[in-house]
Amino acid sequence: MTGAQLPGDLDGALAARLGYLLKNAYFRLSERMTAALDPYGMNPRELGVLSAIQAGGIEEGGQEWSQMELAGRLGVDRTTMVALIDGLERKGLVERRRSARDRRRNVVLLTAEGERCRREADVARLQVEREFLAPLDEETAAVLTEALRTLFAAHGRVSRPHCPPSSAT
Amino acid sequence: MTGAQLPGDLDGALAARLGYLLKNAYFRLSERMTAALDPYGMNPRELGVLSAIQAGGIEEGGQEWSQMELAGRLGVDRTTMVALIDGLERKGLVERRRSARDRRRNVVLLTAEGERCRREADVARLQVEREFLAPLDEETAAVLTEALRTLFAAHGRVSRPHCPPSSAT
DNA sequence: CGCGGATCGTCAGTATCGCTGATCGTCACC
DNA sequence: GGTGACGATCAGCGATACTGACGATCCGCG
Repeated sequence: MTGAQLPGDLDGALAARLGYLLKNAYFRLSERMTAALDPYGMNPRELGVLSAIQAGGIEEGGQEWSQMELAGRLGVDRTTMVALIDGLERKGLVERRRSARDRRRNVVLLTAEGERCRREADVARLQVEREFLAPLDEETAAVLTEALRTLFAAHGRVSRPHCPPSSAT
Repeated sequence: MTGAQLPGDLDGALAARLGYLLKNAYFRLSERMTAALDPYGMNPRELGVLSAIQAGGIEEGGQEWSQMELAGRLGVDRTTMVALIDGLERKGLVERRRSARDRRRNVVLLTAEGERCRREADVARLQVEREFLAPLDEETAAVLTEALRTLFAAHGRVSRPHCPPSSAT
């Protein structure tokens, strides 16, 4: 979070811009999420890491993920993931373990404490999401998230399909 | 734009997270917008400034805005606005003018070139927004933007109404 | 008229963040 | 057994936005 850079006075014309609407929604939610996760000693991104690890752990019975795979899943740089795991490890929430089959890889595991924290924090996350969407009626909220999912599926991958208009200056 | 930090492989569990969905939507749109605006020699934020100036210029017949007011409207810091205007002025799109009534204030005006550029770039912006929403049917797209507007109205202003759960560690 | 507090624009310094490039150990292939 | 590719790590860089200070100006008060 960069902080208070969104005083939110952009009424009128600006509110018509999809970019501003998305940016605001994203930043506002991030603010709240960060605040709500603070008591658990983590931030949204860290919770994301924990969830990704756990998702691997249950999925197809025990898949383990390396730092790089986690980085890929979460969309962060591999070098950023190093620091991220460092922090989580320092807090005792995860554990690095050299993969037996490929000793270059660091398999990242949830500790018992990490799994407990993850579960509790995830409740808080859901709560924040619910509160955030509270101004919308249920139907609308459902359409919103479904629409975002559709957009994600459509634009999710990095792509450079665009040749912007010609008239360069 | 921070760049390629969103490889977009977060299928499954992660796609259920509102934060990731919003972040992705925002970043993807930003990418495209940035690319589309590049030929006009500006970025989304700069177009925002031009639009805000113009919105002031037409609204109630000729309201003029200072750097600070623009900063407030766009949700950027006043010091950031300085550099932003610097850039636009260098490109000849805007003009700083000392306010006659309050010589501390810099009134920012669109040049003829600036207004021309703004209009053209705005067409590109609309085009990008349309393309971005293309995966949704019209009805859904309308609900999405309306929902975002509602959320903006509800959460838009900086507020600290939350006392996150108690169980701090 | 002159003073003091407040506001606006500006700038320099700082903190944060993510990426680039290089290094070290390891694997895989010939 | 040697060579090229890959995973994790680290140092350094560039971008970005904020903090704090400063000069100019306005406003209210005596």
